[in-house]
Amino acid sequence: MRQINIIFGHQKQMSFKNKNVFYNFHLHLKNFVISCTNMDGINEKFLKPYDPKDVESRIYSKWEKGGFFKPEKNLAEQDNRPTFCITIAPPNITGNLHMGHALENTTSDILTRWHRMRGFETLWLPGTDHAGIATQNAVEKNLKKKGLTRHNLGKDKFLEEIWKWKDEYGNIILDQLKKIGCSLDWSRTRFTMDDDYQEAVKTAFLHYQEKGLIYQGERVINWCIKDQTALSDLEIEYTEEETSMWFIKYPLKGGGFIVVATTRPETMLGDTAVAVNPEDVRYKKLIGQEVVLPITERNISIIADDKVDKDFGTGAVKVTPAHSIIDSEIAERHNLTFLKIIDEFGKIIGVNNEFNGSKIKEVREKVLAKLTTAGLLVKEEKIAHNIGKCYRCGGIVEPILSKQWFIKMAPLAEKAISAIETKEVIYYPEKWGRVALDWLKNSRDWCISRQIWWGHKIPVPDSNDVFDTWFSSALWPFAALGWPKKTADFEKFYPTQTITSARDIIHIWISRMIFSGLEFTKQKPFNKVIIHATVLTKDGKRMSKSLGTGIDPLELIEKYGADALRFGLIYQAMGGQDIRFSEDHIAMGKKFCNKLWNISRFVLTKTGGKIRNNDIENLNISDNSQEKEILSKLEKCRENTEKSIERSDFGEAAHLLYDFVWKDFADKFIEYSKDNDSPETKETLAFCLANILKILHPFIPFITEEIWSLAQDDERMLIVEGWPKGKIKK
RNA sequence: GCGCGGUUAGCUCAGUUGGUAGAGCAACUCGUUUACACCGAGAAGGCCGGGGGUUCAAGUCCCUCACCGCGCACCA
Repeated sequence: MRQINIIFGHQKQMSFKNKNVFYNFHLHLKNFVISCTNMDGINEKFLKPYDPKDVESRIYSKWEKGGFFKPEKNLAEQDNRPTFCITIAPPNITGNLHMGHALENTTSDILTRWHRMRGFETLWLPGTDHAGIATQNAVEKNLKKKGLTRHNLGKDKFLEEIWKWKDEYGNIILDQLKKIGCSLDWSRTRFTMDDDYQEAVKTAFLHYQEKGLIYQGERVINWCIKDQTALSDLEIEYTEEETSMWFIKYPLKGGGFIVVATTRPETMLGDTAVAVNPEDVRYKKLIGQEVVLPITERNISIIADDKVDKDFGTGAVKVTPAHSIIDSEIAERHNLTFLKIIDEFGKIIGVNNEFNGSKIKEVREKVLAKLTTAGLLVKEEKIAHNIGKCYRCGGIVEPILSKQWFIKMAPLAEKAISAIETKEVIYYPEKWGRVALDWLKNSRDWCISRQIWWGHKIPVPDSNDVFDTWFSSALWPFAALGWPKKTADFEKFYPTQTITSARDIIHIWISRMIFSGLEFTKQKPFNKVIIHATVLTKDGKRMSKSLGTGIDPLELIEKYGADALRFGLIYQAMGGQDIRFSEDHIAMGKKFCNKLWNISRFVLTKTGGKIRNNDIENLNISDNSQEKEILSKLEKCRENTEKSIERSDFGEAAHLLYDFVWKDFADKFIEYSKDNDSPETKETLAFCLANILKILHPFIPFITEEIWSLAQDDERMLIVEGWPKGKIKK
């Protein structure tokens, strides 16, 4: 039997197999020297460079078939093990994997694998979010290509279309997570619109209602003109644009004027007061007087409210209670009339025939023209101004008076505040806890009703509304485990240990999970919140598919392998600092994998193809030796890696591992071993390699598992090997 | 307006409690018989954003300014 491998290019290497003995020839082209290494006993795969493509899918399906992602099969021989549970941040069913997901889920996978190896009964639960507005918009866009709208179809048919979409595209992102090596228990996959999840949402609402925390009211809310739905405060994104500020004279009834400044002159049609700061000496004597509102000629009064900033504009504010959240609060304090003059389509209503039915912009022009004619327009100034836009469609958001459902936030926020302040829930990095507190301490009541079709129906008669998608997401850690039923999983795994998330959903999701958990289960939903770095482009800009600045993690996997992507990403994510993503680091990850591959090949040629998997106590190593030193460094590396993971400093752990494996082990000890062929040295090489594979496994699971399988007779997979716990006698 | 980051080698970033500035990538010089050229050995590269202060000693602590980025609020 004979096999010849000739590898051209950099390798300049040729191998052949004869009588089950492998020889590895190095052909040096310059001087035609031929060398030979005895590769006796070593698996023939080591004759080739490491090829992730050949390995990754094969290894992943071996893990999956072995059932190792299921907590029941992690380490079957032990009973009463501590549990470790993470519920994934469920990606939207509209999405595709981006670099943020890759980093986030690599982080969770490192934690999951680490705990699994340390003997915890470990569950990382996967799932997806129905993502109300986002999904509805995506499906509508799809229909538009066929010339259809959701209104053509009608509600039932449209919802059918969305379910079809979900079946077709909803799991794409989960499949992509498999390519990264995520060890999620797929048998427990949840969706936020599952039947029993819908029950959980209903239960939550009824609970709030019984407690008197729910109310329906006509209040000023953020309304997306395009999506035709209410939004919560957190669903608005502001962009700075240049606009004008107009200074307008309002005639005083007793003669003279008060000048107000506004960026939205058309809303004066709905003014029901002018407000000034009570301490403002310029206006003190005017408080209580009446002005004749230009154009509509209504009499409105001048009131005092300390929310008015003396130094902004003229210090006198026109109050439009129905179309400004701040004005509505002033109006409530002063019992002012709410005059709704803008409807859900962004058109003027209820004023007079001249303006009714016209768009806001047109009315603005008309109002300004009238004011100019009347000599009431003092001046126009250019200012930078923040315009509120819908976070899903980017459309203009108008504050309008609308009948919606709300949850009282104060009593709920209080619970979350106390959990964060007492460190029952800990944030990594710590600063995000303070950010969460700031919001919780200042949040307004939560508008939970949405006028879209896709979502959980609000369980009251006559309501066509659905819940804010985040209302259901807020229940995720416990509803995904079966709550409100007392399922075995809920009993066993709740409260969970960790949640990993991006910083932009700290308030909209994380804070709401904390108070929901405390409210419904009387327990915090997780101990730790890990806020991972934001992955930016090399220029420090946001990665965005639409801007063309996104980098597809799957392309990087194709090019460098999943382990390289994982290691390179984690290596860059130091202390949660933003990452200016550089592909160089992924290339570094690949080189590191290659180095590990070659280290393994070397060690295995020295040890007859197998490595030891025993406790360090069994090694008989003399004092003050090179062996003693590398073993001590290995021990230190393991300890420090553990500390770094505990602190959620995964980047630091990656640096430690890199330095130990490459500099200490390869450059020093392996070089030393070439001149020292003692049994002691060989034993140490094998021992170090076995432990290196274990410690690296949570970070680069595929290659370590592959090497393990080639170097052990034991069929047992590395994924369920015990984490090394050997101690060196000093 | 309030708050939070960042500013260290050409690039991307480390730098623990103050004690002679580090890595990867790039560039430079050597090196191919014996794991790996996806490698090894070596050298080079820095007023640690500016200014002030504390200290025997400051990249590190304090003050201040500048620039970049982000969050919250305002957005009348």
